[in-house]
Amino acid sequence: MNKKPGMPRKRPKQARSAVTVANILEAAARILESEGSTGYTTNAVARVAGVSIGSLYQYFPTKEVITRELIALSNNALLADIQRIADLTPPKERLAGILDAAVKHQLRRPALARLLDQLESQLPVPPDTEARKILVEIIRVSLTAAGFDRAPEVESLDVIAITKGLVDAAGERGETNQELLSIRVKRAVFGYLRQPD
Amino acid sequence: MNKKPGMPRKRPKQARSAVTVANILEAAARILESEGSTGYTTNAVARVAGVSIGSLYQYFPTKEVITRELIALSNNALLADIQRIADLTPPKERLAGILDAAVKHQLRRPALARLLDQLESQLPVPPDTEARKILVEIIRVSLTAAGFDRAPEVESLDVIAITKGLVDAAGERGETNQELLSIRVKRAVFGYLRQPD
Amino acid sequence: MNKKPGMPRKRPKQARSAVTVANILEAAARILESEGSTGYTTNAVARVAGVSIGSLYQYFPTKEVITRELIALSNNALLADIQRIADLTPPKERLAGILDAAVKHQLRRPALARLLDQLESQLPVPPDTEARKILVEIIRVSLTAAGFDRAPEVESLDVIAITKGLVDAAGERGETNQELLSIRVKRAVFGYLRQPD
Amino acid sequence: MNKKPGMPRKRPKQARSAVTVANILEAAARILESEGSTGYTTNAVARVAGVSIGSLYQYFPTKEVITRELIALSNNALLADIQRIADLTPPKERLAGILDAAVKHQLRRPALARLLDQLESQLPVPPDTEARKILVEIIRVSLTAAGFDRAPEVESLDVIAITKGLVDAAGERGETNQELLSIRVKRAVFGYLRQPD
DNA sequence: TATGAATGAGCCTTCATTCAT
DNA sequence: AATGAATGAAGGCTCATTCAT
Repeated sequence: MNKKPGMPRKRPKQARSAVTVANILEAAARILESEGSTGYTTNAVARVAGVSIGSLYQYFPTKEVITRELIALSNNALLADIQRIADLTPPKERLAGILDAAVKHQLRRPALARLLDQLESQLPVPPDTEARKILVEIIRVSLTAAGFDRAPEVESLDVIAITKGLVDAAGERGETNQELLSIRVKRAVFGYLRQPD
Repeated sequence: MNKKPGMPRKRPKQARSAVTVANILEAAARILESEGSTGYTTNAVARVAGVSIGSLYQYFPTKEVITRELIALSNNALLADIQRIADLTPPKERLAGILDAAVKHQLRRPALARLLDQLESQLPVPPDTEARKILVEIIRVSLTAAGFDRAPEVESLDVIAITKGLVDAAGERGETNQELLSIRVKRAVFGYLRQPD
Repeated sequence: MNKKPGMPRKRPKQARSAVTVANILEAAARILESEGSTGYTTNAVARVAGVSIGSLYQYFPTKEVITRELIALSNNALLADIQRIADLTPPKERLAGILDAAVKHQLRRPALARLLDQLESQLPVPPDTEARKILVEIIRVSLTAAGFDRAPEVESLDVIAITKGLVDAAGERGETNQELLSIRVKRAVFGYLRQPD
Repeated sequence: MNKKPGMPRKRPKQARSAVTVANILEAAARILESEGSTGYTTNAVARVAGVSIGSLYQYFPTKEVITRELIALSNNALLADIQRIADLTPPKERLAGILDAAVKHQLRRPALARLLDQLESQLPVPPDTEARKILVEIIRVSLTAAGFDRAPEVESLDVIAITKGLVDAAGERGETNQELLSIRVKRAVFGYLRQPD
């Protein structure tokens, strides 16, 4: 009936429901971190969440919806951080602040972040691109504000790509020092931006 | 007995079988490109390869082995290209040549390349890292040869990460112009390398 | 995780499931009787049990576990009978009573009994020998109690072997008269025990 | 076409063929001994026999035929031994001689003997009972010749059953001392025969 | 005639999802 | 609303047998 990709089946209206939803999502996240996509089973999620499989399906009509929520949660958290920084930092330091935030974000749960990226790319219908568009836009504006106005459209995408590349690779080899990684990410991004053609 | 991850079950002794093996691998690649991991089924691979499922299993004892073979093939092709360039190009232009080769490689079958990366990260036992080590080593040497001797170990990894980040992102959004992408990758990499701390 | 040979996956908590488990085991038994090992398929068992294949696997993680359970059930039933008789019968008649029980047991479902023996000998890991040990011990004690103390260890094994030999052969040729068979088994066993070297 | 149970596809007419047939049968026997029914595969048999699978099927139209040949071979060997003994031994010692021969036979390749019994019982169509009938007849005659004329028909079957029971059990627990086993078998058989009702 | 590549029915098992209680 | 038993499509893989070379 309403089996198309979509929002969670019901919006939690009571405190208990909100908790249940949160439990389910956190359980999914933990499973992904500990077992990878292999162990990511609706039954496993329900079990770890301390909920019956029936209840799980009362809140999420589809496994895919759980995945989408997880992705959205992660994206929104990052976006909020970045948004806040963009609002509070003077133009010239803004990009650096954003990069710091991105590194910090990805390093919180590196395995999870990588897996969510994978799952996202496997979704039949690419998810709500809204968050992504906003992110790109914030970067673009920050670039311009900092005087990098050579080709902000492309460069904002590249900045994201470079950052993701470095951060993912770091996560994969278990690097966890935020400081050092942050420095190198900034070097790569600003190097790219300042480099003449 | 011989069920450990490893090489194909049977080394083709007749022309016919060599063709079959090639067909199977190509079929697997095509399915990954067209359907993604979802459609990547041994039965589907066999069907697309124009082979019976039994034949497939005569050459590959496990689906995982097909995946590994696909990964190895891709890695080796890239490595061969890079190796050749490293041997033929003067030190100062070497890194640029390698980057060009990498971009070219990834752009040949962008979707496939990305999926293989994913599948590789999902393998129970990480595959033969030999190829990767050689790649890193070649980059490291090229860095030193070009005078980038600040921290070759880390920087060689970062060069790879930056390149992969940019190239994957390009592939994801369907960018196919090798020229333009190559330029930006080089800008990113050399920018990173030249940027003072 | 819990994939080692062992007990059923889930202890039935509701009446419904207890019935389902029983149905599955009885279905397995019936199939073995009517089709032999050839038709003994998890799908067939599920079908005959009037259960979906998924349900079957909710209670038995492996086909092997079904087999083990079947064997254990049969062994335990026999053992219980024998135990009871051993407890209630005066020493001199004890062995005869046990032999009667054994004949009766094997003749209830002769084909099944024979197939379970076969399946048992094919199990990768020989099953819980506990039941067998108890059986041997009971026989041994009964022998001694009846004054057969020549070599109780060996003779108890031989008593079992003789009985099984006769009973299996009878089952194979369709002999079903418990009385007659019982008499001959006792003749064989007591003849063996009384015969001088 | 002629896919019904039957004789080997072609009677070996040349020395080479006879050797091949023998190789195949011996390979089958060895596999059964070393791997049990699990490893008993036509391809495995061919490999161990040093013959291509195609050749195997040239001599045996069906796996079942291989099994039948194996069973027949074993039966005939035993029968020949027994026949010879029956012909050479005076009536009163005849039965004892036969039992010795039976024990000896079963102890030559105990695992194989047991597996062949199993396979025989699994055959869709019970095999050529000729050998069995002759065996029973020989025993029956020996019984009568030795003065055991209470009920030779039934007793001959029971003698066989008792012997098989003891010998199989011995084989299963690894007993290999022919002497000792032979003594116990004779004790059981003669005990049974001499025991009054 | 020998070879071995090819075939495909069928087996065991998983897991997203439904539904009776 | 919660529970968890039940469902069944689908996937990986085996092995007896066939057939082109």
